[in-house]
Parts: sequence; structure tokens; C-alpha cells
Amino acid sequence: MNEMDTRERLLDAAQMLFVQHGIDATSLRSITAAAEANLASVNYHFGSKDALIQAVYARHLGPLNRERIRLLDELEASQCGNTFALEAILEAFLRPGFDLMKSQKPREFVCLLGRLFTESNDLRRVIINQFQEVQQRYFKALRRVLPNLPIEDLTWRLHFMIGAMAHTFAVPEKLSIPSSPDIYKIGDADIMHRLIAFAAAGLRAPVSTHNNGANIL
Amino acid sequence: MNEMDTRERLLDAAQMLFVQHGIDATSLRSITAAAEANLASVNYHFGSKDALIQAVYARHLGPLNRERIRLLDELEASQCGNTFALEAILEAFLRPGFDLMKSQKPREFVCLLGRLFTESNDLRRVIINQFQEVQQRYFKALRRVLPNLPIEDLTWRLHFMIGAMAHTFAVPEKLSIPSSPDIYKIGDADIMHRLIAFAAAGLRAPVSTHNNGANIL
DNA sequence: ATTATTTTCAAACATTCGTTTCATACATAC
DNA sequence: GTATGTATGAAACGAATGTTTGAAAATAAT
Repeated sequence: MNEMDTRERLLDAAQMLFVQHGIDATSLRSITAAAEANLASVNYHFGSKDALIQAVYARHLGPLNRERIRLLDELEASQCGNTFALEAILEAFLRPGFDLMKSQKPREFVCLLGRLFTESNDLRRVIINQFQEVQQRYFKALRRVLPNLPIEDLTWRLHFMIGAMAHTFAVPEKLSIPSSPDIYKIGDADIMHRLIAFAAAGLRAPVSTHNNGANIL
Repeated sequence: MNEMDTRERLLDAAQMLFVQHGIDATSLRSITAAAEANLASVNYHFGSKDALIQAVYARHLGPLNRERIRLLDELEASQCGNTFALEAILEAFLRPGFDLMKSQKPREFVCLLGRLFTESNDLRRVIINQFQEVQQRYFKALRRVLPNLPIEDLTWRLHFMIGAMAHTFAVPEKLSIPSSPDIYKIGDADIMHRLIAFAAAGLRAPVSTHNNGANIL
């Protein structure tokens, strides 16, 4: 049965080319050429190009969100009410994504994952719906840990954190540092812990009453 | 001279359609149809589709970055060394973008601005180069305000903040709140101040020595 | 071995794309 | 008025796209 081989090769090739040139700019011919398959194989195995795109996402997105739920279940079962609960919740949410970056091919996927929010509106809503259960579970967990944070503030701060995460996933190059020509080699786990520290502090920030920032004009 | 009218109408139509369907998925025919112009007008006024895309960005991106520089100049001239200097720097950086959201057509542009980092690799690098002066200026300013923050941490935390900003610009819908059916009406200035409070706290967070997060496994 | 099913292949399908051409209308300057 | 440079118009160009077709090849089942 050579079917699964071709299917997987098509998914891998599509994923790589989507990262490299974007989804819309990637043709079926370039995909099948990279996968050493026939042009018609995409329509045979997936039905259409759109179905192939969805399949590329579905391959890793389901397990990823399931892992996020599992880690939160595990955390809530342990019932540790210490002051680090916030960091623990954030790690449960972020770790599954960062874990994908450790191996080569899944690392390409997190790049697509980061771009998901800015992809064409049609595809986005289809896939983000699968994200709602995760979203609701973590929202409730965070509200329990941050009871004094107004719900609107929690909403926006979660929005900011997801933006930071998506940007870290999507943009491979960091900000180029002016005074340093070298590239910093940092493990993926370190990035995750930096993001956790950043987001935790941001979530714990005092709520601005009206105009907390200094007026610079 | 009807020339400028057509040019502007093409830019407006292109901007709107780019936001709606993405850049690659938008054809010259749909642009010229929306602008009530002839198909050949794009190639006449801009030379090519790529040049049109660059023109759409260049129309607002130049003034935006210049304003960021101007506000930082103004801030550094005032030399206020109080504890709110960090928030003032962040506001100088963020305000020009959020100000664009106040009027209708520029608001469409910030959506493109947020997507810029995840656009096709060719266009991105061309435009991001114009961002380097801004980047270096603010990096130095932040290093002065946060002298104890290691340079790698500052780099990553700036990366996170830019991700939060880009995500806020690019994604119109906020996180849907489970326990609240209504949509929160918040002014754009409030969003900016929320982001400033979030990012300032994140930038001031204590540096994690090695593994600051709680181990959830 | 023969049938049935699945997978691959080359070729062509009809559209759509960005771009070009050349003629026409319009404005301004001499 | 005539000439000149600018803008718009309709039509066509070649190339590339996603999809379909029908036959050949390969695999599985009887």
C-alpha cells in the first residue's frame, strides 16, 4: 500500500512550500513536484487544494489542542494553589506548541500555526472554531487565578499573549540587535520560559484606571 | 487632472481588498473593478502589481515611522527621568499606529500592517528594512530605561511586544468571552493603554535565571 | 488465474492571472 | 488651430492556475 506514502509526502511538501512562499502563492504543480508525485495526486487523495490545506493544519492542530486540554486537566487535578499557578497555566498552554519546534518537520508547522490568525478569512474561521474549547477552558482557569482582574482586561491581555506567541511562532528572525553582530543561540525551552515570565508579569500588571501612561505630548 | 483621483482610488480599493481576501488572492481585475478604473490603469500608474502593493504600504508606512522617531526625539528632549519613562517610550512607539485606527481608511491599513510580518518573504524584507532605524532608536532608549535587563531578554521581550501589537492590529475580532455574549466597546486609546500596561509589566518582569516556571509534570 | 479495487500517469480541460498593445479622448501649451 | 504630453479604453497576449478525464499500472481479493 503505497497510498499513505504519497499522502504524507504531499502533506510534507505542501507544508514546506506554504512556509516558504505562502499558501496562496504555492501551486499544486510545485507541491507535486517537490513530493515527486503526479499532479492529479492531490485531487485524488484530498479532493481539492483547499482540502489539502485543511489537512496540513488538521494533521497537527488536533493533537496540539488535545494536549493543551490534557495538561490543564492534569494541572487542575493536582490542585496546587501556590503563587506559581499562573505560570503553570501558561506553561500548560504554551508548551505543546513549543514542543513541536524541537523536531524539524513539526517546526515548519508552528510557522503556519503562527500565521493562522492572519491567513485568508475563509480558512481562518473554520480552524479557529476548533480552538474555542481550549480558549474557554484556559479563560476560566485564568479567571480563577486572577480574580481581581476585570474580565475585559483579562480578555485583552490574553489577546496580547496569543499575539506574542503567534509572532514568535511565525517570525523566525528575531529583532536584529544593533550592538551585537552575533546571533544568540537560545534553546526553545528558554524562549518559552521567557514568554511565560513576560506574559505572567503582563497579566499581573495593575489595572490602569483611565490613563495610566505618561502623557508625552 | 484626473490622474491623482484614479491613483488614490486604486490604492484605496487595493487596500480594502487586500484586507478582505489577502494580497495574493486579490486580482488586478477585482481592484480595478472596485476602483471603477480600467484594467490597464494599474500598470499605467504603478508599473506592476508588485509596485502597487509596495505603494499601498509606502503610503502610510513612511509617515508612521517618521512620527515614531519624532515622538521619541520629543521625549528625549524633555529628559524626564521619572519612573514612567518606560510607559512614555512605549506610548511614543505605539501611538502612531493606534492613531491610524481612528479614521476608517487608515484603519484598514493597520490590518495590513499587522500582517506584514507574516506576508510572503519577498515583500517583507523589503519593507522591514525601513523599520530598522526605528527599531534601533527604541532599542537604545529602552536599554537606558532598563539597564539591568540583559540584552537578550530585552530583545525577546520587545519581540513579544511587537507580536502583541501586530496581532492587535491584524486580528479585528478579540477573543470571544465565554461568559459574556456582548461585545465590549472600548476606544482605541484604551486598547493602546492596556497594551502599554501589559508590555511595561512584561518588560519589568524579573529575569528568569534558568527555569522560573513551575514544573507542571 | 482472474476479477476487483486502488493508485499512478500523461494529457487536456476551461479559467484566470498579470501584462501589453494600440487606438481614442482629454488636457495643456505653443 | 495645431501640436504635445497625459490618461483612459477595449481587446488580446502568453503563461499559469485548479481540476477533470481515461487509460495504464499496481495491488488486493476471490
